Amino acid sequence: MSDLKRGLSEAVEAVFAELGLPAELGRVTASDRPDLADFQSNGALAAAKRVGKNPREIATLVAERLAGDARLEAVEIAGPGFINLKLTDRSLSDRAQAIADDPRQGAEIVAQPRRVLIDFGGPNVAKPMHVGHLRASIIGEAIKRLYRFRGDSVLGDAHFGDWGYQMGLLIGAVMDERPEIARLVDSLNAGASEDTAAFGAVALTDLDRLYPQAAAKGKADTDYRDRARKITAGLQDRLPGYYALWQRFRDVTQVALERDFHALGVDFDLWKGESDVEDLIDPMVADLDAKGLLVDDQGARIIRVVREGDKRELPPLLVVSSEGSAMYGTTDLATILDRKQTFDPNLVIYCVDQRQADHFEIVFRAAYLAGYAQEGQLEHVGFGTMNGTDGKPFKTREGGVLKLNDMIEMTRVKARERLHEAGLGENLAETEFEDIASKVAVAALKFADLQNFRGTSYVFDLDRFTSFEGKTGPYLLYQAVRVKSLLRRAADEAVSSGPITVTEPAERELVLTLDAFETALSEAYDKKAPNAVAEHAYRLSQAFSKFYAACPILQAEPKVRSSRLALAQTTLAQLERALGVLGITLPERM
RNA sequence: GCGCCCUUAGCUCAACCGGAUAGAGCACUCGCCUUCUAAGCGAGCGGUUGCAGGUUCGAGUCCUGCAGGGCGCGCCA
Repeated sequence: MSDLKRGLSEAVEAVFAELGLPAELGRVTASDRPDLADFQSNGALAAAKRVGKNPREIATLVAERLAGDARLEAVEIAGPGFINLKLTDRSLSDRAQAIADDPRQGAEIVAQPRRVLIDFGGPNVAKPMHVGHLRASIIGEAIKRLYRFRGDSVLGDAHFGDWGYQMGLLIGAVMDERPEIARLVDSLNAGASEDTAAFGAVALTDLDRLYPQAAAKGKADTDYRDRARKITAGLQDRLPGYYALWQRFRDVTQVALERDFHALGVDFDLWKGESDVEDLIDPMVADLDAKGLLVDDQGARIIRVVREGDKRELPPLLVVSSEGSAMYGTTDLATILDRKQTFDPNLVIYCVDQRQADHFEIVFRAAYLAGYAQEGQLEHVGFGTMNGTDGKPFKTREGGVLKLNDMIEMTRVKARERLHEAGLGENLAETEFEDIASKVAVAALKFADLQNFRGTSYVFDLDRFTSFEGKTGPYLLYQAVRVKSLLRRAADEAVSSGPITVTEPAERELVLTLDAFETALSEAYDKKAPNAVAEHAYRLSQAFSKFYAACPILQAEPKVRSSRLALAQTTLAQLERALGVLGITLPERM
């Protein structure tokens, strides 16, 4: 059973077609005036324009033909020609029952499932994640879950930054600091077979500490830089010592990063790194050359990507630098090729900072020219920055970059405070309380991010995000947990749910909100905009809260009680599902 | 210099291929707990959607110009 909006759209569209008007104009939307109607169609206005008739006249003809529809209690014309539709309690009850019985809570599956790969997160070897990774992770995870829920085959790929010059820098730095490791590396490089267990002593904290130093030194000191480049070349040639040490870097970083991501409710199907496409680069360059796409320019080899009608000249893709090395765009192009060969995605979504927009445009155009993807199969889904209260990208009080871990811990501390303030969870075991605090913290961070359209930047305000009042993650958890508590009580009292019968205004509103789930999901899906789902979750909570305040459940007479209990169960199921799509999980109690 | 994005209530943000009276939250005022979690609900206050034009029966939404802010612009990623 489709949602009410679509069902009504089909009916009104059919009437438009009967009248010889473009059917698609009959589209029905939720009413802008809930005091007047449940749904509306503005099609008569648009149709009038096209056929040069009076819109009210058309609306009247449409209304007459709709009058027989059993779902409708009233069809009214308002203003210049709006068609207002009001549903019978009966049809709302039926729809509520259908949602209640639906394991997908009223959500549909896309007509044509696709293979979709989502590239997000963007972690790098040796670098702990900082706040800049927060949005990529939160938004990417939500889009991944959304697409998967809608029925696509989805892979999330962390696209690990694990290759290149910075690896050479890091290997050199570690060898300088640890003579025993330097000796082992040299020995392995010379062909000896030795136990590499000693590499286990290298921890992420070492890498994090050494990398900035090495990077700075490489900039200032030519000899140091040359050495790092040499090591990089050696790594690319798979010298055993460098390679084994590099593998340690990669492993130790990935374990730590996966733990951090997991704490945020973010997980990847693939940890494909830049290193994985290394071997594809030479043949790819040859292929690009054979296709006549490569142009020599200032000692480098480039692909020009300008198009007719461009408003400005886009820089070319730099494939091979004048020093003969591959650039990051080259790696991105090879990654597109690799994905085509392994997963053959219909769509690749790059969930990366908006500032990379030009870069992706250039790479995508090159990929289309090379035939590594079809026009439109590659999409950059950019997002704005998370700013401090000064309106600039978020920094610590000292002006440094805040590590993601520290931000999560800060939020968790705040969540504990808030729980204590409210006197919540005091009689719970320590472990459960901690679990709740973590869930509250993650919900606070994620909902604060996802309630905004991804493209706009927003201000980080921990006090606001962790508040239990208002449009926040913690509020939503509270609402959901309140329903769980109600359902537990019902179970204790052996009260069971039954057929849904809608009568009260608050019940009507709740059902109309439940029905809007599909609209929110499809909008979020089409626009890659999880905020539509966040908005729905919040509206659903509000609608339930009104219902909860206006309609006693357990004290009602048996038939009403079982109906309202079913509504509560259905609301919880859909709310949990919506939050699940956003990557927010619920505690049992708080 | 060129290009992209942004500017909506005191603050933080929404707004369904252009539609009725531009919505939420916070803050502020008032009312509601002997009854299912009041972390809640109801009511109120708050707007020339940056400015000026244009298209349209109708513009926050589309077009042009201007102002202010952010970002990007080949050998880092």
